[in-house]
Order: sequence, then structure tokens, then C-alpha cells
Amino acid sequence: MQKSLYNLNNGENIFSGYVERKSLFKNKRVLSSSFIPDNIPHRDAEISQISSIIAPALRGYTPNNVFIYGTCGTGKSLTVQFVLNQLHEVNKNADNEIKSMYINCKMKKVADTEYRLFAHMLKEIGHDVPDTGLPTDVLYNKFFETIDSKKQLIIIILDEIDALFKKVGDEFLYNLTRINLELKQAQISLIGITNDLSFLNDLDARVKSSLGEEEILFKPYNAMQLKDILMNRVKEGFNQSDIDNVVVNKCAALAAQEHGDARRALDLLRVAGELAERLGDVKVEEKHVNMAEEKIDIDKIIEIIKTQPKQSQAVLYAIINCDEKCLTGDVFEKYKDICLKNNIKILTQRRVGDLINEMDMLSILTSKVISKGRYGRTRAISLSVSDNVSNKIRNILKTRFEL
DNA sequence: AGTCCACAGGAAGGGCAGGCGA
DNA sequence: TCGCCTGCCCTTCCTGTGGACT
Repeated sequence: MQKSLYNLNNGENIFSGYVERKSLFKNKRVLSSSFIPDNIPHRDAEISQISSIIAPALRGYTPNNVFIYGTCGTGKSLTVQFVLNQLHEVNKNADNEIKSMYINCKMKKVADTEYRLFAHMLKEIGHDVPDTGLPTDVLYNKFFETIDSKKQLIIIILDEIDALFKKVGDEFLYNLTRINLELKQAQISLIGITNDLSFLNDLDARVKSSLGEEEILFKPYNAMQLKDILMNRVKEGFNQSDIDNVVVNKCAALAAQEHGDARRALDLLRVAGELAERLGDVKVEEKHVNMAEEKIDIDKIIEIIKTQPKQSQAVLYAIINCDEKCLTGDVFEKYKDICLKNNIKILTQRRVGDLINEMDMLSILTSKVISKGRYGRTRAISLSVSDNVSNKIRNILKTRFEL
């Protein structure tokens, strides 16, 4: 019989079984999607394109702004960070100073408004600013003065740039793309990254021409390319005898179905390994990938829900407790019930509508405007998760609200 | 063809928390 | 400390919408 990982009630230290057992992982860090490897397979063309665009920085010139687009998990951010690391390495001892700033515009409370974007960039260059209270133009001027205090090139990478654009428009991009005209010593160069292929078309023509000086498209990986990527990581990440070849094939195939998402493939591989280890199995097998697939989906959605404000959670609980295809009016009635029973302030239907929209954007639910003829126009709302996940969400929210 | 419904969603403004300068 | 300014969250008010019904 397999010895339990954790010794309970036998007098031994409960962790001794875990420590004694050999780990399936050799270096778990390389299986993380944020890990930057020494080489990025199947992205030679893109690396060479980006390098040739930013290379003039090494001779003291300002590189053109670059706009990079491609679906999720195609290696856009990774490739950019890889190229910039190489750039910094070469430029280590050079006279002209090059700095880079990576900002994820989708991060709530970090860079999801123009104010927060400039506050974040100021913090990056060592200027602490309050989270609120200052006029945005004061922050803009402070940023301007700070970077222009010496000769330097700053490369700003705005990841998920479409998220910020959707929220505040393209004024901030206009300001950033014009900033070089006013700077005396420093220069900035922008790299915009997005999953939204149509994003550039929505921009003002002036912003479009300056941001889209150079455009690079990242095509999705196919199953074979994903397999290559995974094999590279498996070599460094796992003790190879501990992992079935079928596992790599399955992870690659599943991720290829999801528009060639390498991040998904790596997550599947890592979580499958974690599950195998947690179960005390000696090898990562196909069954662990199946379990990983479900776990990743559930974890992701539950993490989002747990971090939502109480009002959004109450609205979601109302939706869960409505019929399968519920309408805005039904949700609002249920929501009011929940608020009354739980002593929560009732927001207006207008605001609840916005909260529903926000959760739609987070892919927690789907809402579609429908017309019911003389019975008015409304939105049909349904959860965009499986029954299993929906039950898990219900159980979590049940502990927070009475109904 | 006109009416009607139940909202959607834009615009404007209020209240609050927080920073700044006098 | 106070008045003023800001961003953010929210409400109020308003117009627009589209298809069933008359």
C-alpha cells in the first residue's frame, strides 16, 4: 500500500512523508507562464522584427513606437520582455541609459485609469504619489519633469492596452505619443500589446498613426509548436522519467483547441504535475491533465469572484438564483431581496446594469440585449460557466449572503 | 403605420475620500 | 485647520431602441 504523504495520528511529524518523497518537479519555476526562458521556440521572426525596431536605441536614437497584436497566449509579452532583457544586457555598460517599464493596463486599481497609469509610471521611476487627490495634469507634468531631468530613453510597454482605451478613451495615448515633441533630454518609445485585433481601427487617426508606426502580428501556435514549447520546459521542469509523453501531447492538443494558447498549455502541464504530486502518484499521467483542465477553469473563475466587491457578488448571487435565462428586471428584484435580507445598501437599477456589464466583460456571465416587442427591451443574462462551476460559486456566495 | 413597453445607456451632477497650499 | 481641487462611485434624468401588438 502506498504510504500517505502526510502522517496523521502516528506520532511522526505530519510533513515527514512529504519531505521524504522525491519531488516530480526538477524546477517548477520554468513551468510558470511568467518565466522567461533562454530561447523562445517558433518566434524567431517576431524576435528579429522587434529587435530591429528597437536596436537604434543602442546608438542613442528613439525607436519607432510598436503595436503588437495577437490572440491570448501567443507569446507577445514574453517575446517583448525577452528582447528587452537582451537589449539591457548589451547596453549594461554603455553611456546612453535605456530604461523599460512594463505595465499591465488590465490590472484593477493599478493602471485602469489615466491617473493610475501615470501614478504607476511615477512609482516605477521612484516617485511616490498618492493614489488619489492630485489633478491628472499635475501627475503628467511630474512624470514629464522627472524623466526629462536627464538624458535617457524610456521604453514603455503597455500590455492589454485595449482595456485602458475602453475605459478612458485614447486621450492618454495621444499625450504619450506627443510627449517626445516637448522633451528636451529624455525620449520615450511605446510598445502597445493587445489581444483585440480590431483595437487599432477604433483609435483616433492621429493616435493610430503614431502608435502604429510599426505593427507586428503574433499568429497562434499550432499543436506541434505547442508540443515543442512544452518539451523544452519539461526537460528543465520535470524529472523526465516521471512524466508520460501522452501528457505533453494532451496538453498541447487541448491548448491548440483554445486558439493555440501556450499559457494554457503550460498551466495544464504545471497543474497536472501539482495534482499528481498532491495525490502521491509517482508519475504524471493523462488523468492528471483531465483533472487539471477542470481545476484551472474553476480556480480562475472563483478567484475573480472572490475579489469582486460585495455589490457585484450580490448581483451575481441574484443571477444564480434566477431561472436559466433571466432578465434585468428579474435580477434586480432578486438583488433587492438579497440586499434587504443582508442589510446591504440597494443600488439603483442603472448601477446594477453597469455591474452586470462589468461581469460580462470578465466572462463570468453573458448578457445580450433582446427586444420583447411591446413588452419592452431588456437583457437576457446567463452564467457563462459549467453547472459544476456554477454550483461551486453558489456555495461560496451562500456563505456570504442569506436568501 | 402608429403605439407601447421595459429597459439600455449617455450625460450631468452629488457625495465622499484624499491631497495640496495658505 | 480650512477651502479648494481631484478621481471615483453612484444616482438622477433623459433619450433612444426594436419588435409585438393594435
